[in-house]
Amino acid sequence: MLPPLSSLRAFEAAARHLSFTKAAEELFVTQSAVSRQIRLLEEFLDLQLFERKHRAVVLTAEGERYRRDVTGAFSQVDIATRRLRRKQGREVLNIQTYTTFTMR
Amino acid sequence: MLPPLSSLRAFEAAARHLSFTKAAEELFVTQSAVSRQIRLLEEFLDLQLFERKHRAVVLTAEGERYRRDVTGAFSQVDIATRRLRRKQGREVLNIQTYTTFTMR
DNA sequence: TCGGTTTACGTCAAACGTAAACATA
DNA sequence: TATGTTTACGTTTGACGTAAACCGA
Repeated sequence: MLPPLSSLRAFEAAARHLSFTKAAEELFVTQSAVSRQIRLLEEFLDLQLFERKHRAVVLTAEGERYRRDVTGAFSQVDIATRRLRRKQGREVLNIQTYTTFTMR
Repeated sequence: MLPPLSSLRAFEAAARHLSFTKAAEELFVTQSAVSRQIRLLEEFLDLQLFERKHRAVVLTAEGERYRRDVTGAFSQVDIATRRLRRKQGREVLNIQTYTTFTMR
């Protein structure tokens, strides 16, 4: 009984920020995308996770509980992945080429 | 540092079954799809999760560790979702209509 | 009006299925 | 040969961005 996983990710970020806009920035998508992902999750669960206030969203009681569980699960995956991952996120991009080409 | 989530799901199922074919059946996709999802995850992690044997796959040591963590995380989401979900997976589809229409 | 969320619509890429290739008991 | 995995290729569809609408302080 797993929900759409991408919507779960949007929810987790939005619940942390209590803002779709901030969540969108974190996820490098538009706030529109976050809005739809969360609506999708709410439809899947058939309940509201957020109350929409004016210029703000707040978690419902059910949303708050779900957030705790989801954040825990994601954190577990995150830790396991960091521990395992061999390809450390390099900041540097190495480019090899011929000097003749480089000179142009 | 989260991996592609859909590939994580394929991995979890394949690790449980120790078979891409069985995992595919569980996920209602083709075994080809599972194969590619797992390759994607292995590329993301830059390590092998399975050793490919003839007509079988076995988890590497790293794969085994990862499986435990991932299964735990998924299980946590699963439980939280079941607990919360209002729309219980009904087997029955209720259709309302006017009797005049029904009679046709 | 202003700042955040929602929605309509067209686009794109990730994920898919089919089918063929591959590998080994 | 038979069974499970991999790969090539074309297609589908879920997720997206843009932009407009909406909504209440």
